[in-house]
Amino acid sequence: MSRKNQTSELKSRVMEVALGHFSEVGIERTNVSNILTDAGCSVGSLYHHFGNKEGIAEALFIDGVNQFNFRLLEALLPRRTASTGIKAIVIFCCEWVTDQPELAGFLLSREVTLSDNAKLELRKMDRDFGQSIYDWFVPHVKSGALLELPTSMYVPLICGSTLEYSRLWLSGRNNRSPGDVASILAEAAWQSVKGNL
Amino acid sequence: MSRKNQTSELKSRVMEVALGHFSEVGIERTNVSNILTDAGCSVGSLYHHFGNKEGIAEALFIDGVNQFNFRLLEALLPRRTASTGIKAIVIFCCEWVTDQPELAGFLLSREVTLSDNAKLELRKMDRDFGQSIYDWFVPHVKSGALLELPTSMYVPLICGSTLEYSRLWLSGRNNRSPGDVASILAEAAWQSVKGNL
DNA sequence: ATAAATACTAGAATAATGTTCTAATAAGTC
DNA sequence: GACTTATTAGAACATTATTCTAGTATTTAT
Repeated sequence: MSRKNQTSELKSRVMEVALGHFSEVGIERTNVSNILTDAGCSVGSLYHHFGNKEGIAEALFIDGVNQFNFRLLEALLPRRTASTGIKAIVIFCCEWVTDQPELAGFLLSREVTLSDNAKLELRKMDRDFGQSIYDWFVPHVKSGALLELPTSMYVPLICGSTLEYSRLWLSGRNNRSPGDVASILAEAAWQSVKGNL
Repeated sequence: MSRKNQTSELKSRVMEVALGHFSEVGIERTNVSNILTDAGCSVGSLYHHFGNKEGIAEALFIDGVNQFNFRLLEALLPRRTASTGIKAIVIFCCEWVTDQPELAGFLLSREVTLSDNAKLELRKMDRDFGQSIYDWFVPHVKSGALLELPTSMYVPLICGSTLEYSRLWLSGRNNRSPGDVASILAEAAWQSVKGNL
């Protein structure tokens, strides 16, 4: 095997193992040494590739957001009406959380404190994503199908309930998964942002 | 000064100082030694009173939830209609977050990992609180003024958007405080749980 | 094909920091 | 006033993330 492959395999092995530990006991309480043994990695390699423990978390975070954004766009962009679009967003979130609870819990936990570098990278990624989302929204707001609101309010209004429900489910405090109640959450989100026309 | 007073003053001084550090850099990244010097407390005293660093966080958390619950009931219970009650909850949350951003940010950060003891205490507190809330809701659900939903969905639907918006604001990513947009959030919450009658 | 440069691995040593422990002190109680 | 208990103090300790130096393998350039 080429070095490139070996390396990227080691990195993903570390990340996979780390995600397991992080989502089980949190970043702070997972020992680097546990990650090392579980992933079959040496101290030197780990710090060479990730810089420090937070570096692993950052890599996981950025990967996760990337994957989420990409798939969300796939779910949203084909929708032609405001109603189906908004509901598609919510339903997608519900399914995504239900399908990969570990990653979702990690992203929602807000444990990661991003370095300035990571923040920049994330902002760069978010720019394209945000623009695509924006472009989808504009005509529906203009037509009056969606309420006209301060930009920063759309995400909370559309996804807030779902995210809050997801956190509750991920913490083990209720049985029904977000996927099970997706249609209720979708309808509620739609009611809260639909326009008066 | 009596010892009791001295002690409780020391404890609240430690908690106040700790909250400042926690909300600025998170629990993990605040040094115990910084808390000690800033609060004028010795290692022995701190560990005598709080057990460990997490113990301070737990105490802050429990205090905060208690205060929040108590005041929320004051805002909700006098309301006679479903609409005014739901909106009162949301508006109260917005104001509470806006008025004490440090404490709110700390509670919303989900950084605290509660010990089994603290979980028990919290559950005990939540029982009375939950019952009062429940009693307020029942008649409105029965009358059809509120949607009938799985119990665990009311909090996310009513408060989810507000909490998500609050997190955004607390992280410094928008100008308008929750208090500034409370009426929008309240109306949205109401739209998402109002019944069909 | 060989040499030079680079990327990567290894693990012992280090440093930072949360926590324990023993002794001393002060307050409350009988 | 003696005794018990709660509290304070800070040096010693233990844990654990990280650094550092040296060595090895892989790629690149000539």
